Amino acid sequence: MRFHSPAIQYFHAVRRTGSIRAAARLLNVASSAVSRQILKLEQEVGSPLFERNARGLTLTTVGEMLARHVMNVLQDLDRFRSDVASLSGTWHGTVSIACIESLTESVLPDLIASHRGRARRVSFTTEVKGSSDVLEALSRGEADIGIAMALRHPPDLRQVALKRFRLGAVVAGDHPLARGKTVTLTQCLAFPVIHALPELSIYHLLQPLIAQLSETPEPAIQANSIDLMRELAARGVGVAFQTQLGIGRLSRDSRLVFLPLDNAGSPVWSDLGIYVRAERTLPAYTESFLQELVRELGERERRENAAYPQVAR
Amino acid sequence: MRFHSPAIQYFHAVRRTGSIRAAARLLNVASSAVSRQILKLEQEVGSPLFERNARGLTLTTVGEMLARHVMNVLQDLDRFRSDVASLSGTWHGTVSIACIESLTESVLPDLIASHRGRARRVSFTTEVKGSSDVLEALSRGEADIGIAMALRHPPDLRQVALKRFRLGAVVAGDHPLARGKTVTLTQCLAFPVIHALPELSIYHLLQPLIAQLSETPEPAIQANSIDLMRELAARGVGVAFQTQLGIGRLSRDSRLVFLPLDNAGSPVWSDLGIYVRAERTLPAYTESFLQELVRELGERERRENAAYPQVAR
DNA sequence: TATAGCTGTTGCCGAAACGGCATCAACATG
DNA sequence: CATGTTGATGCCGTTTCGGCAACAGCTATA
Repeated sequence: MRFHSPAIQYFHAVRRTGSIRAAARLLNVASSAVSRQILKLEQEVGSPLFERNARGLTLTTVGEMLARHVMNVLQDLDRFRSDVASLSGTWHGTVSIACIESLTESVLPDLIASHRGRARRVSFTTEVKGSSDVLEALSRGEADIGIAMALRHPPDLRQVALKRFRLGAVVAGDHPLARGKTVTLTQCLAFPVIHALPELSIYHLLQPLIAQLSETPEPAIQANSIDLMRELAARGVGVAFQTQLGIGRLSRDSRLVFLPLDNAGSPVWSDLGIYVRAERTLPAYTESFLQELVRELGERERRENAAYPQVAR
Repeated sequence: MRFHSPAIQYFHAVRRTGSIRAAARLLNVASSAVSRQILKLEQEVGSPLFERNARGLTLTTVGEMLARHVMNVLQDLDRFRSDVASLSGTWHGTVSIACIESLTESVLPDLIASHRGRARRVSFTTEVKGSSDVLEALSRGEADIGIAMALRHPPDLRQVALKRFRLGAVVAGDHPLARGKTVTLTQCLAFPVIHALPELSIYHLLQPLIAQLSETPEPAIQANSIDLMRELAARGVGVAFQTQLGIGRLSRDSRLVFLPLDNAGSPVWSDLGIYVRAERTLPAYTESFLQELVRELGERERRENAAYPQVAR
């Protein structure tokens, strides 16, 4: 089912690989064929699409415009294919997800497992990145669904849902703080703290609050892995900060305790956004999974708010 | 700039004309070429796209799916072209509008004239239809912007804006009713009435109300042209019904008087919707005109509500 | 500084795709 | 039944495409 000019797919491959020869290898054709199609495209558009650097090709402004068009075409072709397939009863394809680390502990594995149980023919590709990288991957068409901290998102993305979860302190079960129900930042800073590095968005949530306190904190550990921070907290090394999303299983063992953070009487929220490319209609199987994802995150948000009642948003 | 497989454009032409030979004439190619491209497409999709009737071709279900994809591709190609053009300072293209008759008296001509004054290179195509035909033309990709009574719209359309205007009676300046400020349906039915035929949406707005009154109305005139109805009212033939949008110039001559309709103490609203295809990004020049259109209709809605104050929606 | 390895481009040539012409059978209309 | 129109097909010249090999330009390494 390849009724689009080869030039389209060649251009797409060159854009992704940044090189004509690499694209040719990817497409199993001669590099000369790819080169010629690109030259022909540039001639028809009337403007160069790539800047030829000595070490590969970079998109020009016009090239980026064409890339956007080509992405729209290829993604919509994908949707068309899935529509035709689902008409004849077949229901298969690959859902590609880019998300931040908080989801990997329980939300995503639970969802994917349950979805695969019902729709065996749907495959998944997931890539864990930082929040801004998630949005970028989405923009570049390298993922279908993105889950990231709800920062300002570029206009070519659409925020499908926005769920907020309470940021809290995570400590071992025998930690002194574990006796309380909630905890303030000042209380935490009395103990060794496991800080997030700036590449994690938790850093940007907490740093302004810590700066306000202007206390000299205890010598602390810094890390860029939520997983690592959690495991450190479980070993009693110190107090880590994150949402409850990431500590589902461990807290069930009561090795870890989650204590909602209290900042001058009000909770500290961590906003999670679900994103898709705006100029796009998702294939049916992707849309279906997206609905489940939104529902599940909404459910967790609801459950958590019930567990730690507080003034609502 | 034709970097899409000829099959795409041939298919599009065949879908629009409903005939291979007609499409061939339209494209200035031999009919055999068109026929073969369609056959090739069907072979690659793995399913027939058209039903061959003796007198032309009709889309199958799969064919309609492909039509949707092809429309997305071609419309997005248009947008890409306009993006490239606007990059080099050129700003031209054609805005295609489908709308109901109410707009033709002043809203649309005013807007188009003023827009053309500023952007000389933008052309316009406008087609006046019934409300449901407007939506259908939009769905089929025969227009970029649709203005129609806000009925339930198909999911492939997006309602950009919803403006409501008061339905009123339109009578000549020397009509007995013209002395009042507003008017009830019962008052109107005491005089000869110019009724809208069912093909006009005014019919569907008024019919339920008239049915409630269950009075035997005066022998009336029926028409399917808002223009004609207005001119009849201006000649004192009877009472016509429409929104104030359509009587701008004539009422300035005080040949016509607009009297907001009062139904059991509350106004009768006529909802006007502005629509575009959902799966689509508009070219810059079309988007620009769309913004002006929404702004202008919002302005008229505001002015009118100020002129005839009433409980807001 | 010479060499090896990479890049994109180009000339040449066979293969595949495309389009035009004439023709066919099927069907509708008069 | 005759006529006109429909889409499909065989034949053939033209165009396009892709593979091979060679080229110039550049970088990194020895």
